[in-house]
Amino acid sequence: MNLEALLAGRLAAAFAAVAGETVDPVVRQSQHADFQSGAALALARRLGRPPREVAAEVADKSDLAGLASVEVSGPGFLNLAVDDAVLATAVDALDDDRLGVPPVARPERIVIDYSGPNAAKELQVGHLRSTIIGDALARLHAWLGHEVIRRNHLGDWGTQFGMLIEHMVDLGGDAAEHSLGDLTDFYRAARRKFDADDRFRTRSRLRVVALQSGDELTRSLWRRLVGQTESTFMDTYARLGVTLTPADFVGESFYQDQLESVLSELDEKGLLVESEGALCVFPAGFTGRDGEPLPLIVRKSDGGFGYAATDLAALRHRVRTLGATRLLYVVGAPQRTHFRMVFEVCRRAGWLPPEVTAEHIEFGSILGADGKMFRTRSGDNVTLAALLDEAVERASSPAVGIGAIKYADLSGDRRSDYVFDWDRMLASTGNTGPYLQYAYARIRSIFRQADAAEAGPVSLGAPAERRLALALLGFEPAVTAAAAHREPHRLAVYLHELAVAFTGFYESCPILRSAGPTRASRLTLADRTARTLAIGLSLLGIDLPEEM
RNA sequence: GCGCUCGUAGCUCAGCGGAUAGAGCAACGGACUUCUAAUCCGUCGGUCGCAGGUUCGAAUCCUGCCGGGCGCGCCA
Repeated sequence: MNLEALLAGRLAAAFAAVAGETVDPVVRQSQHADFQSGAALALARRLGRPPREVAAEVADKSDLAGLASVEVSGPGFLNLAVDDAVLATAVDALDDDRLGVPPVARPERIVIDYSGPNAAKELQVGHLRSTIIGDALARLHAWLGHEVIRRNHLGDWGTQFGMLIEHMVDLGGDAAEHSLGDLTDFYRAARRKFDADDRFRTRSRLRVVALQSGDELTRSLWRRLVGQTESTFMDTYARLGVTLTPADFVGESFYQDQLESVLSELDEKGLLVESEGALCVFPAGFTGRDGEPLPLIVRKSDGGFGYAATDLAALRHRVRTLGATRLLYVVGAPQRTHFRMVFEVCRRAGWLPPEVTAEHIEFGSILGADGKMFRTRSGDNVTLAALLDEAVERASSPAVGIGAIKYADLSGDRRSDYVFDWDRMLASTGNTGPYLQYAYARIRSIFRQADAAEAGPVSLGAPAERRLALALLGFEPAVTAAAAHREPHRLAVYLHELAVAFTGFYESCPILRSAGPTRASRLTLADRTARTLAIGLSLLGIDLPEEM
């Protein structure tokens, strides 16, 4: 149920009659009424007539019978008050698992690239936002009826693997296996040797060559290393409630045998330019430090392929082979220029046809209390595993602790940086995970004391009941807006508003202590709130405890 | 230097072309023999960085300036 769309549809005819052309009534929520339309103000100028006069004529010609009442207000707004009976019936109808939201008419095949940690390392706080935001977007779009293909673009290839594999060889089979249990230590030990020992460095370089040329022993060690880290990633994803599966792990290594053809196709299109020994594409409109054209380096001067080549291959593969109609890259804002260049090059290469859209879903950084990048006191990166441990400890509940972290991340505009603050995110009041979970837990408590079958038709008496009904009907616009803008916080903020409306209702309208039709109606309102919170938070990837 | 981005209440943030700019925290004052008070109600608090411009109307769009962040060739 989308009241805004319903009202806009009715008003559109009146606007068209007055304007002589199609006018978007821009129906929105308002403090002055249930909804308002400000379209008459803009229209009045075009018609050269007084705004209030235009608004009055639109109101007069509007057929809102059985839906709402309208009046002209202020400089020329149309204030809309939805009939109580309409609200009540609409809330009654929210009893299915989609809350009346139909699947999209034209499903797209959307590849969402998110998380993307480096194999042989642990998941860090630096991966948190991509993982959480990407997963929320995946859930949202899938729920709306799109075909979502998740892609975890692991850093599982590159020169550092020579060093790591050589270190495995040095340790020998069992010791290596054991050592991989702590990847941070394993990586550091390899790094130390690499920095200190010339001979080890030489062996590492040779090992890279062996890996690239497909040496069987080297490959099997590499597979073990990557496999081990993938399983630790899965452990953390499971704790975080992230929907990535091993089948979604398609790392950089997957594209290695496609890089030569990326190069040759670019060459055929005449896009490839040699510069300082490297093979580059110079997309128009990108300049560097001295105003000189900025290159996207496809093949480095040493003959190796860089990350840009892999990104190009991945994009081409996702469109050409996977058949994606939309590509979402959930990657931090600092890589904006890089992605703009990649997209531009792919457009010119014909890999990104006009009907396919590629979007960089950028996000800001997580800051510590000092306003700088979030780190441990000693300046190290914080591992996700440690962060989750602390969350569970502080909240003494996995659902609450981890939900708090995720909600804190998803409740603000993703483009903004935010300060990581345990006290604020775990607060039981305010725009927080625990506040929403608490509202839900209170409803569950009610239904442990009442039979769900007692719920009956909604009738709206008290102002708080009406406010809650209106809030419940705001779900569809919120979900739609969150998906359209790829901004999960639009849904999060809505859910908080719903919880606030519910709490107000809960405080002023006794449910179990009421009787008859009132009790039946209030139980339905509570039930619909619980459903909406449950579905809404599930779309954000946040669990709801039955009790708190 | 060039480019991108952000600057809203003491703090953390919504709002991003419409009516007196909204929440939460903090501060202060109230509400628990009452369905979970992990809550609620009230008060206090803002020249929406500054200056111009466009517009009937600007926190919202444009330009300049100030301040913060990020990016600018072989790392991803």
